[in-house]
Amino acid sequence: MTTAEMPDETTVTPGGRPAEAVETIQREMTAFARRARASAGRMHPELSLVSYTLLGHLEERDGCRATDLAAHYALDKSTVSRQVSALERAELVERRVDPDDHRVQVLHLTEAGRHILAQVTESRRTAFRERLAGWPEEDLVRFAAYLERYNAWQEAAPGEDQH
Amino acid sequence: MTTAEMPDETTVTPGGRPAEAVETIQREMTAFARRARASAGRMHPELSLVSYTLLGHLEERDGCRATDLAAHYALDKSTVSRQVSALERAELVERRVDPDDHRVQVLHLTEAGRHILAQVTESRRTAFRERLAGWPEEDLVRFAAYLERYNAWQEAAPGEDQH
DNA sequence: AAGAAAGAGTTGTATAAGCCAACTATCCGC
DNA sequence: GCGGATAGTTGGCTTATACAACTCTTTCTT
Repeated sequence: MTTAEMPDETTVTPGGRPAEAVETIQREMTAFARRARASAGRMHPELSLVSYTLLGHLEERDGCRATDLAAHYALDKSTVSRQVSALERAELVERRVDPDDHRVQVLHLTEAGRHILAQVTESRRTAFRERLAGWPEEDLVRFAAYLERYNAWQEAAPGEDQH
Repeated sequence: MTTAEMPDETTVTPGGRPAEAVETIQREMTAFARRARASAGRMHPELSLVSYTLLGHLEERDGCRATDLAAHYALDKSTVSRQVSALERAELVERRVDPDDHRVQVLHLTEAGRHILAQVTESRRTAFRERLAGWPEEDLVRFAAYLERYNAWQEAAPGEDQH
């Protein structure tokens, strides 16, 4: 399964028309998405891709509400509720009832959660670094900026389901 | 929250160190992957992301075996078998027993399959175009090239499960 | 201030997709 | 023609997700 994997044959060479670039971006992002979950599961059986990103978000924000997670990741609140329950059962996160609003539980990483997150991040980082090893620095920086810009789209535009 | 979302606080500005860029790429690709499947399902209830890519592959290759699909997408053959069954039930693909090897069923798109594939491709294309609407042409082309390069990695490197 | 509306979270139920293992049927090598 | 490999199917299980109905708390309206 190491070979090509494109819905259509066009390859955008630098200088291709923008229409082609849009097609390529669509195709490549889709190709990536299709695989990511499967390989992530195989890499880190202890932490699904979703759990990993939820923990990551918690670390980044230093705690947040389940509702925030749901909104941010376009997941149903019930889904988040169950994911969080699992993470709590595994003692990777803890809930603290917000003293100002008793409806709210603020979620925080536990020490164990922080630890596992760091481990998984490290091993993912290794894989990414390997993958990006041959890239010139300038390209890395630009690629990173493009991805951020792409992913930020939804947050600017109102409502409509992204991608 | 269009900006940072990083395990550590660094924001890659053009000129940032490559280590930071690698983190960002990892994070953003992951974020994308997490979302894609869910939103794809909501966009095209009639055709899951997997089904879509299977149909796409069939069109691209002008027919192939279930085993090829499984190998290509790193899916279990049972998963492919059931997906194909569903697609056949929906009359989007048909099976033709290979006259030279009666174990083999060569899968082909039906007219309906071709038609739906075209429709979904078109609507996905529209969404992508919208999303990328404000981008300067040059950036689109470069982004596309980066994605191709990123996804092509596996093809050069031997074996190991990518990403 | 009382009742209505909105918000946060949980639980019940259903579906989809995936894996593994066991199975059938065919083919290939000798 | 027998034994091993290959193609595909099926049964059983798990996980991730959505939607809907529900509880509890807060906020808004009059």
